[in-house]
Amino acid sequence: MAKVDPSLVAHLPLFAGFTNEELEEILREARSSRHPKNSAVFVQGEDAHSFFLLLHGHVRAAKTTPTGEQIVVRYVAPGETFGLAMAIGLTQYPATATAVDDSVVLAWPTGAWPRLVQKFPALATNTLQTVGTRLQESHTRMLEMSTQQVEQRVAHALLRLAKQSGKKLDHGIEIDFPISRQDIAQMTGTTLHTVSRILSGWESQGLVESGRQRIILREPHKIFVLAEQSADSGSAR
Amino acid sequence: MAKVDPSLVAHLPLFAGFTNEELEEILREARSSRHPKNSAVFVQGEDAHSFFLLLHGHVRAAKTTPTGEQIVVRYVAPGETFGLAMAIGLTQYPATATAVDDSVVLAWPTGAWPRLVQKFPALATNTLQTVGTRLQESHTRMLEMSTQQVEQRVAHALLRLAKQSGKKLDHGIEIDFPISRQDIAQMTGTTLHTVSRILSGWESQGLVESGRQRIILREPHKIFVLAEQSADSGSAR
DNA sequence: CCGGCAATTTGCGTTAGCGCAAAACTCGGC
DNA sequence: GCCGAGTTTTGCGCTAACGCAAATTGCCGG
Repeated sequence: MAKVDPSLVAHLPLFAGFTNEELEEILREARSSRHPKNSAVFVQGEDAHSFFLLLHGHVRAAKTTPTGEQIVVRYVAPGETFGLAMAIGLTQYPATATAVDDSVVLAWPTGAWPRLVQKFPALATNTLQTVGTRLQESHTRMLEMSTQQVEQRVAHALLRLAKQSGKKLDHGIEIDFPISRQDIAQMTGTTLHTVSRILSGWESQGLVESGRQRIILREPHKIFVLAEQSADSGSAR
Repeated sequence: MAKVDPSLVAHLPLFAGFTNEELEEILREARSSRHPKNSAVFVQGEDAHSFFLLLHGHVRAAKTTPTGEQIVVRYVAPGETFGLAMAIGLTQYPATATAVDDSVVLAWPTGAWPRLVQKFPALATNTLQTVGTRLQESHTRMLEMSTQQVEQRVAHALLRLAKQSGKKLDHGIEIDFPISRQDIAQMTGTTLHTVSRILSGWESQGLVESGRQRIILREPHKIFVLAEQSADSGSAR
């Protein structure tokens, strides 16, 4: 619940072009809270009482069908917003947000949004950009799911995670939060079994090193090549 | 190039809450143009010179991979905006827009957007809502592609098209623009062969009636049931 | 009215990846 | 240091859907 230093968030896309005074006014309306690993920040279907900015940790946004199948919509990294339901005209959260690591978030009550946007129109245009970017990413994932085989999709998913939340090592890049085979399966539209087989294969070729909820890309470039190469012996769909 | 009557567009979500005077000012900056069937309004990768509002006809937005595979991102119906690249921070179109019927569009030069938004902040919030809605739809499609079989996905796709652009008939609903098996395949992540087989099956059961680039849902309710039913004998992914 | 092209249909062999099952491993907690 | 739950690995059979090929149909333009 401590006050947040404006200088800590001034560089974020959401707040591009804001003065420190304006930021303070905006931040005054927010409450920060901690969420221990594996706890839900909000649940799909729940009333959208707040929208959020992730300060520390990592949050998984997942969508569930009535019959219980899930997909991981995205992983939220520090500095990113999530739970923007009301900004896009929803009254309930369309997905469940779960902290995959001990996390700290900043939460604004839904009711503050119209007021803030009215006073600071740049909030709307900035948010429009980030939502637009997410829409692009979503289309790209759809394209991959339609046209690529599982191995390529997994490669792309890992490269994206490495880019977003990779920790550089002496030799390789480590995904900087706990992620299971099941999670990757739900990001790529396959099963944990298939992901496990693929990673085992890569591991024996020295491309990755992995363990329980932990993945290190040892040969990012080779994985990149894998991701790009279309399944030979096939033609365009 | 004729002037557009504000009252014709006042009811659109994009212009919610605008007065006739404001609308006239906004419309003054736009040019209308005709696009014959099968001509491109803009091409993926091209410089985003304009953004658009569809007045008449239907436009298909499709994304292509470097290797030539395509997916249909969406069909644009009259009253909807498209080509919003710049609003979301892109300088080039991320997809190709093709008129599938003789179409009339309203086009604003990209440069007008910042000015319009600055003067009419509601444009940004309205656009944020529509982009947000599209993001939801995109996530829903991803969920379907991950968890459902082809037949269910095709059923969902047709129901969506019927809802958006369906013409009510005495007995059934007709998709009100030319659409091929190939198009449906590219909406659902499958092949035209599989779509053809599925539609043939449905036709022999009297669920649909279809021909060259033409589909009529004769039993929308039964198709709805088909769409919802999970492949039995299976379990959650 | 006819020719030709594009869309559609359908058959058939192939296979990537699923689904199920069981074993092995890891780690946190007691 | 041991126990137990959750995660990962791996084997095996199966099938939904693809990929290829060929025939058929419907439509537009001349």
